[in-house]
Parts: sequence; C-alpha cells; structure tokens
Amino acid sequence: MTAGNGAASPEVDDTAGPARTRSNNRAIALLDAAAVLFASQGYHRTTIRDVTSAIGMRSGSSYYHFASKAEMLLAVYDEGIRRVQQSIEAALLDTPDEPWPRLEAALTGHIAAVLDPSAYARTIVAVLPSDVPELSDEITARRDAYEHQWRRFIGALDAPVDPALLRVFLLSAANSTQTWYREGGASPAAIAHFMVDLLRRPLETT
Amino acid sequence: MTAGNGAASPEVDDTAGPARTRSNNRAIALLDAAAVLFASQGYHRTTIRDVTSAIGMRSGSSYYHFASKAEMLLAVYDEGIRRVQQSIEAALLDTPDEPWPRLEAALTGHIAAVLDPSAYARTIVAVLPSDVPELSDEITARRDAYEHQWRRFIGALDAPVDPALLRVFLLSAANSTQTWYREGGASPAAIAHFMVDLLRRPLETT
DNA sequence: AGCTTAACCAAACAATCGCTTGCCTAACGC
DNA sequence: GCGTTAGGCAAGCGATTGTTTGGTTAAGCT
Repeated sequence: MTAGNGAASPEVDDTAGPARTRSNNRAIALLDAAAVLFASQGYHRTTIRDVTSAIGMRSGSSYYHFASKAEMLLAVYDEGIRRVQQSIEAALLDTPDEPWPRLEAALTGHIAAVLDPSAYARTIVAVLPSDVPELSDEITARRDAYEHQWRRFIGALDAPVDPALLRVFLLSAANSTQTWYREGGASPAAIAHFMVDLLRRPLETT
Repeated sequence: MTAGNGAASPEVDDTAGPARTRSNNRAIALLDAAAVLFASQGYHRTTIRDVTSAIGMRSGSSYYHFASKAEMLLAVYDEGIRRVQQSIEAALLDTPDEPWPRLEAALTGHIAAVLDPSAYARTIVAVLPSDVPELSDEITARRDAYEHQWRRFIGALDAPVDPALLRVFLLSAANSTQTWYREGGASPAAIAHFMVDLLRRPLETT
C-alpha cells in the first residue's frame, strides 16, 4: 500500500518517475540532489529529508545507500574533485605547452567546474572542513591534494613573487565566481583571461 | 558534573568571575563569545548553549539580552562592519592622497580587521546570507553597503580594467587570508603590498 | 514457479535545538 | 531601610534532527 489514494502518502508523491529496475541505482540521483543542496544551503542547513524528498524518496531509505550524512557528503566531495580535475585537463588539451597559457587554461577549467550547474564542484567551495569536524581531516586532505597540484602551474611561471601567496589569491578569486556570477555573464575563459591579464600587464597609468 | 561534588551545578561552575554589578552589561561578553564561535564554526553549528556556556551563563539568560539567535548574529555583524571601516580609516590616516597608496592602505585595513582575534570582522566573511534565510535581506544589505564603498578606491585608479571584476577579486583574495594566515606570518601591510604589487608590476618574464 | 534480495517505505527513536516560563537574588535609587 | 528591577537560573516545551528497525515489494536468477 505504498501508493494509497484514500489514505495519506504524507511526504512524497510517487505518481511520476521512471520505472524501477533492479539496479537502476538511485544512489546517483541521491548524490545529484545532495550536491545541489549542499552547495546552495551548506551542510548543516541541508537535512537528509531535504535530499531524499527532492528525488521522491523517504528519509530512511538514504541509509541503504550511505551509512551516514557525513559519508554522503564525502561521496559528493570526491566526485566534485574528480570533476574539477577533469575539467582542467579538458581545458589543457588544446593549449600550447607554455606556462602562461597553461595557467590560463587551468583557471578556465577550474572556473567552469565551479560554475557547473551539477554543483558537485561547488560543494567543495561551499563546505569547509570546519563545517564537519568529524570529516575535517578527510576533507582537508582532499582539498590539499587538489591545491597542491596548482604548484606546478604557478611554479612554471618562474615569476619573481611568492608562489604560495599567488596560488591562494588566484584560487580564492576563481572560487569567488560562485558568489557573483549570473547567467549570461562572461564565459569562464573570459574570466580566466581577465585574471591572467591582471598579472601580466601593469595597471599603472601614471 | 562540571564542578559539583555534592549537589549538582549541571552546566556551569560559577566559582570564578568578577563581581556582578548592576549594569556591568554582560551583553558585550555575550557578543564577544558569539563572534568567536560564529566565525570559527559558522552560524548553524554554533548553539546558544555554546555561546552562553563560554562566558559561564545559562542558555535561557541570553534571551534577556537578545530576542533571538538571529538578532544576536545581526549585532555581531553590525559591530564587525563598524570595525572593518574603522580599521580602514585608521590605515588611511597617514597615507598620501594618491589612488594606489590609498588602495593599498584600504586593503591593509581590511586584512587587519579580518585577522583580528576579536573575530567580529571574521564573522562577516564566515557567515553568508544564505546561511540565515530569515536575515538574508538584512545581511545582504550590510554586505552590499560595505562593498559599495570600495568602488571609490578602485574607481580612483582609473585603470583600464572592469572595476567590478577587480573589486570582487581583490576582496575575495583579501578575505582568503582568514583561511591560510598563521600566527607570525606576513603583516597585513605586507600582504596588501604584495597584492597591489601584483597589479602594478608586470609578471611577464619573457 | 519459487526463492533470493536489492531497494524502498512506515514509523518511531533518542538527542538536540531555539526558545519560554516562572522564580530568585542582589544591586541600586529613593 | 525599602521597594524596584536588572540580570540571571532552573526546568521544560515543541519542533526538528540523524538514525534505526522491521516490514513490504518486485526484479531477476535458477
């Protein structure tokens, strides 16, 4: 009697949706919804009931796929990092093997991933290690691993500046797009070009 | 069993602390603790019990000073903005009236406020409007008002770049100090100088 | 056809949250 | 001294949270 019409189906209307097959794994749909909610509302404001009801599922069923809310976040996090790196490699494909163009391409890939509506990458920016103390170490490790690979892009420039400072500034500026970007604005490539241009060309007017 | 040996003093040990005078207003102590917790843990992970027990007070007593948790955050927010602006004006005092030095001084003031251990300004960076939907409008208004005044610093440069983009990049980079800054690192003035230098001097090596 | 089991639901659990209520006490103005 | 009241405590309220438990259904192999 899951779909009773006389009695109440209190949380979810299950009239729609594709037919359930055996291993039509809804864990992915769960992660998709979780990514959007984690990215837009943060970890704490997002409840398991929010995530499950977004795909027409009851809250308890989530625990068939993920052992806990924290583990669900970790799965979103991993997929998010996978997608940023994939986006960067895609942008690097048709790029000449020179330091500045490579940096610009990497920034393009990073920004494109952060602005992607799938929201997986956005979760990495939105959910900080301090938000989930129980996962603080694991989240920090993943963030560090990702940021560490940026050293090669910065280091290759051989510029007369502190590479660590330049790295954090570039990444934080790139992540800020998530805050102010609106539909129909400049493309990720244009934004990345603007950033690189800021560094290469002197702004001095006098 | 925090202190009690015979009977229970379940939450707080009240053996210490200065003598209570009539209007020795503990609302300020409450705000001080709230600022630290909001900034380090975020809004949702911080409970009224966390804040009150940090200063040896019971949770209910908070509502004598603040009507709600949200109103408490708003008070921290207002004080935070007051302190950033005050910090900027202090840095501008002995600065020549020229665009680039003024921008550098403003950045110095902003960074110094964000790194201040009082954590009031840090709360502005840590707590986003989307974290507290009921206060979204009020928080956004305060953020916008603050960011808006940065237009004069950027606009005065008369540089050949999109001033809006330059503004968000500079502010997000300055705010990022909160994430990576560790005790004994470069001074706010040095960090600000580094940022301005990135813009003024070309990094091109070839 | 029969059995297994992936996948889900219904219902409740204990814990914690923001917040309210009623009471107490001591500092202050008169 | 005396009444007022700022300031705080003790205790609990209702709502919501992450999570558990036991049952139900149908897909898929044999």
